[in-house]
Amino acid sequence: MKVTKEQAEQNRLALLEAAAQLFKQHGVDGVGVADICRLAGLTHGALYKHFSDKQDLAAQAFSHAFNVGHARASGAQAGRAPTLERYLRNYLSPRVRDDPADGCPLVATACETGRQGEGLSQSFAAGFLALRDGLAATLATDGPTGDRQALASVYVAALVGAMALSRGVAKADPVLADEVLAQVHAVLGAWPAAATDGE
Amino acid sequence: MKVTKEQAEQNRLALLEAAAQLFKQHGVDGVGVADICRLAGLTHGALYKHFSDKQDLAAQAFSHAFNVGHARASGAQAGRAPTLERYLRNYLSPRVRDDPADGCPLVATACETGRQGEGLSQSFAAGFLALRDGLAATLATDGPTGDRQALASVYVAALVGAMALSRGVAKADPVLADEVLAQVHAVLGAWPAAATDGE
DNA sequence: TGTACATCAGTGAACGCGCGTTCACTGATGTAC
DNA sequence: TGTACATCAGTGAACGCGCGTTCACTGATGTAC
Repeated sequence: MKVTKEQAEQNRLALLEAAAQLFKQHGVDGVGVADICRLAGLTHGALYKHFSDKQDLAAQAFSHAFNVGHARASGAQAGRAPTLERYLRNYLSPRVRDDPADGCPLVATACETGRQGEGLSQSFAAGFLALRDGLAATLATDGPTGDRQALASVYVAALVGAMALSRGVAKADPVLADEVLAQVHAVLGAWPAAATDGE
Repeated sequence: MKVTKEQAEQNRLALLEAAAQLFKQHGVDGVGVADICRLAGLTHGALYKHFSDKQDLAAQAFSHAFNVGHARASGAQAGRAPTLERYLRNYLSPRVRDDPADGCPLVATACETGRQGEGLSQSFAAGFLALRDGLAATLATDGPTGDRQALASVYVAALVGAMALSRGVAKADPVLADEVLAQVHAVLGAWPAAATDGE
């Protein structure tokens, strides 16, 4: 049965939301399209009216999730740029570690993006650049190499890596998992680059 | 048909090697047990004479791959401890990025370990601790928080994160992928903690 | 050393199941007149 | 505004396929005598 344009667009968004949540929780390879459609309240056939295939859905869901999260994180009060401390708190929280669906898609899909299609890689690269730029703007000084962008790359890498490591060890050693997040938070917040940070 | 004890042990190692290689390339969820057994030169039934299930194989293959790689990286000449620069070169090389089978299992499975069983998480945690200790021993000074272990955690997180990010953007933007590795290499090698490094 | 036989690593057919994708069909929407 | 009808988002059965695991069987190994 046909459906109003507004309803169709709403269904498309529901598919994106459901896909983003499940992909972040279980990985692209760990979720079936039927699960996604069920969570969105549709049957699996409908998916192919909005997306060409699972890879296309993954790429668009990544962009959607990143943009939503980025807007929420960096613009609670519009125009007020977030501080470095705010980035560290958002990224390195144990709550987010234990609930990947709430976290950044950059962390959730970092290791498997290389194994997926080029579309997802493009969304991933755009997300990385946006996060790196956002972080660079919060840094008080240039890094040891006199290159603020390079320093921001290190910060993004450390944030993503710390969360991935924390999640990886969590089942075997929850104490270590918390320790890693706390250590990286403390060190990244205390570097000279952050010393003159306003907050 | 039965087989000599030596042959059986050799087959077990072949399964571990094949599993490590394929898991690193395609992820645990991205490889079938039949593929692993085929690469090891056996049929899929044989696997269950050596490992209780796929999760058990994943956990043991991780430990095997990590120990082999760690020994090779840190002990080419036995007793000679590797320098920080050596760690950076090993971990952040574009060659390893393009051939995950040759790389560290910590990077390859970081993001998906949280979704797998507790056995893999235990192997993963042991690998993380070993790498963190190895790196801590190469650092010339404590970090800004006066805690050398915390600084080593940041280094491991940055190495793992940088490689994951580089692999993620590689398909969409190969130049950016190389840039990230070079930037992280430069910054981590130039921190005060590395300033008095011997090499 | 020679023989009889229990052991068990490896084989390959079979299991039930879920995968991604296709497609003929449905029927409310939205448009042309 | 009222009517006829083309559009197309959504449905659900069906496709071929590969998944992880089980199990009856094979036959060389390795041991007990």
